[in-house]
Amino acid sequence: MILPSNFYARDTLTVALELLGKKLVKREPSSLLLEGIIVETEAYIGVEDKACHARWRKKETCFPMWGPGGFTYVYFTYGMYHMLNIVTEKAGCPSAVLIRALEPINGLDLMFKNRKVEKVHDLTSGPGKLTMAFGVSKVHNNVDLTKKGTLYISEHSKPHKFDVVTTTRIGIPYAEEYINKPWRFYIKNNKFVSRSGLS
DNA sequence: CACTAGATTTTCT
DNA sequence: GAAAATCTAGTGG
Repeated sequence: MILPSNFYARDTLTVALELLGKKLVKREPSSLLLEGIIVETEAYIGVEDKACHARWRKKETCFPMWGPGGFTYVYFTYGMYHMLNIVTEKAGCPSAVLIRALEPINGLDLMFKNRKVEKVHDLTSGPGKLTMAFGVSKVHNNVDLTKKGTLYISEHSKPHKFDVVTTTRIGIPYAEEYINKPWRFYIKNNKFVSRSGLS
């Protein structure tokens, strides 16, 4: 059920695409499981990519990206938001997939408590929102997702077919020619995709 | 629904 | 000191 390390040790765009529809699980101290389906991802690939942290962050800050695939890289930005990334490829190839949105399927009560919002739609429909709902922070940096610990990713127990939309990444106006790379993927017509909530 | 401004703090282009 | 892989609340149509 849990995705093995060879799932992550591949081309980043392939992993970003195939992570759609997979299930992110966080186990609370109380044994409660928070679960959500990944519905939106973005790829950040190597030191060439001007939007990728590996290009300009110090290695001490983004060290998980330089390690092997299947680990998390959690980054804190805008003074108040955490971003959850999944490291891909082999050790030495700094690349990762940013999880931008989830469709919550279990543990909704706790997510509402964490987020203090009224609508299910606002729970996890953005990279900063989902980390708040799941209670993900720097503590979860460099966590092994292939082991059944507090955080892992598995196949969806009830997979269904969906169409994938490929588009450009968001929030990286400084990335010059990399702004227009089609490295963002999301599930078509899914209500939880950020900035595209069709009624 | 579209657009704008303000929040808030880690990190160093 | 400036910028940052964002969000929310506010205004106006």
